[in-house]
Amino acid sequence: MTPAKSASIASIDPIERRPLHEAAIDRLRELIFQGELTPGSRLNERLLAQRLGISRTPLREAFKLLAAEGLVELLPNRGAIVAQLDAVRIGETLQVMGALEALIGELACRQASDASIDEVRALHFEMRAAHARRDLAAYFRHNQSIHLRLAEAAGNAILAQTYRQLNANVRRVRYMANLSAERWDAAVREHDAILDALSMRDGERLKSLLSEHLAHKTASVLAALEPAQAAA
Amino acid sequence: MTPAKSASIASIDPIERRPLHEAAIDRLRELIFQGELTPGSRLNERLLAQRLGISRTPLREAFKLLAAEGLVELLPNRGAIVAQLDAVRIGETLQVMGALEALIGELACRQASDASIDEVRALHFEMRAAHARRDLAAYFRHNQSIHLRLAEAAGNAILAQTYRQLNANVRRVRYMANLSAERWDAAVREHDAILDALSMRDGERLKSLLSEHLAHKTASVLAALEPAQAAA
DNA sequence: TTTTTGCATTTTGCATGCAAACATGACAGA
DNA sequence: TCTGTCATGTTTGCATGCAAAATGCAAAAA
Repeated sequence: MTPAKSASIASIDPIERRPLHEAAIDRLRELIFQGELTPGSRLNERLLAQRLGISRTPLREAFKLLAAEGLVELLPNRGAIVAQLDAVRIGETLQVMGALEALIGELACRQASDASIDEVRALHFEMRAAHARRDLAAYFRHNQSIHLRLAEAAGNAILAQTYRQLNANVRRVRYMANLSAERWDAAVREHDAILDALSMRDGERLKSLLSEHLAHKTASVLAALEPAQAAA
Repeated sequence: MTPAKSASIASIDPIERRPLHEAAIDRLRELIFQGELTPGSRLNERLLAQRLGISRTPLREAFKLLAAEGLVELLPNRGAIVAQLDAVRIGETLQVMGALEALIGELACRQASDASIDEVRALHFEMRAAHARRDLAAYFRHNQSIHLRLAEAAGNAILAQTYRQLNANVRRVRYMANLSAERWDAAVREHDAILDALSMRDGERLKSLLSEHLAHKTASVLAALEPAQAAA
């Protein structure tokens, strides 16, 4: 193994060979996030399988896994529907995420590598750029990335995975659409403080900043959800 | 609808009709907990399906769901095996459970109904009875029930579900087998204090008691795991 | 009119079949 | 003796078929 060869080997990605049910999950998840599959809409097996170009078997596996994630609801003998956005459920989810963020803040400050903090910083400035451009979609994306990276930076894989899964349920709520300019600016300032605390590895401060940030987010999310509930 | 008729209709339970994949999950979970399916052992589809008296299709669905729970590992194109008990993974899981227990303690004291606290109390004394009899298996069972009931008493369904799922991974470690008598007695005293704090609805104290209790449990679990890791 | 019943159609849940991937082991060549 | 190749049987991944359940609707009964 010459240095040249091992270098080239290292750069080779394994040939992708994903199971169909995983591909189906990714596609469905994306469709649900994008809102192309709306809450409550029925997921006809035959039709969807045909559209995705797969058979019903891997699609049914995808349904069941998405149900475990909370994105889909299974009605016995009556198929699957896109899970409803229930305010109580989402509120509970945010509360659990709060508990996890407390741990994330603590661990990230204690254990994150400088490199991963730098990565969060980079994302932070991308987010600020999006904010400066008033690009809501890009802001939201980078904002999500920051929180997920932070979860990963804590160095606890189970923590990151649990956080990610809960977050997926909240992410469906498009709470940013009617966010006031003031609230948006305030959120950015909160993020400045969060990055600062992380940079200084001040766990206690990061913890309380994240808690406060989440409280505001919870208010926005539930506000975006209540009228929908009332209308339904 | 006469009163007599609606009363008789109301008393009728729906006929139970569970999907086969769910039944399979329950059976496999039980087999994994009981240790009849040991970590790393291969799960042959054809064979297991035959034993369970079902076809491969629902069994494969069960595998994938158990994999999402962390009890089973899927090797692409090479089938499923019972997930290994990895000390790092279990340690991370316990750490996340700690974060959740903090929230559980707080919420349970604030929101639990008196009835659910009474139920925890009842389980507590059943556990003490098992301890008095030195009945390890019964003690373990009641101990598990207490923690799960406490999680439910918090009144947050997502919290309880997340906690339950993480707990399932830890529960596989049979850490009680070589628990010293002193440690066992100490654990019972900790539980006395936990029940007391819950009864008085002292959230802060419950939180710190649960944290301390979990720290000891973590030590026991990891101690039970390390030699196994070294031997392997 | 309103409710109930029966029937045709659709859809799900599960079993089974088939091709591709993998495991095993014998054998040839170094 | 060791390494690599190939043949063979096994196992998985997916597609498809079939029976049971659910749905929709029209006709009959209240």
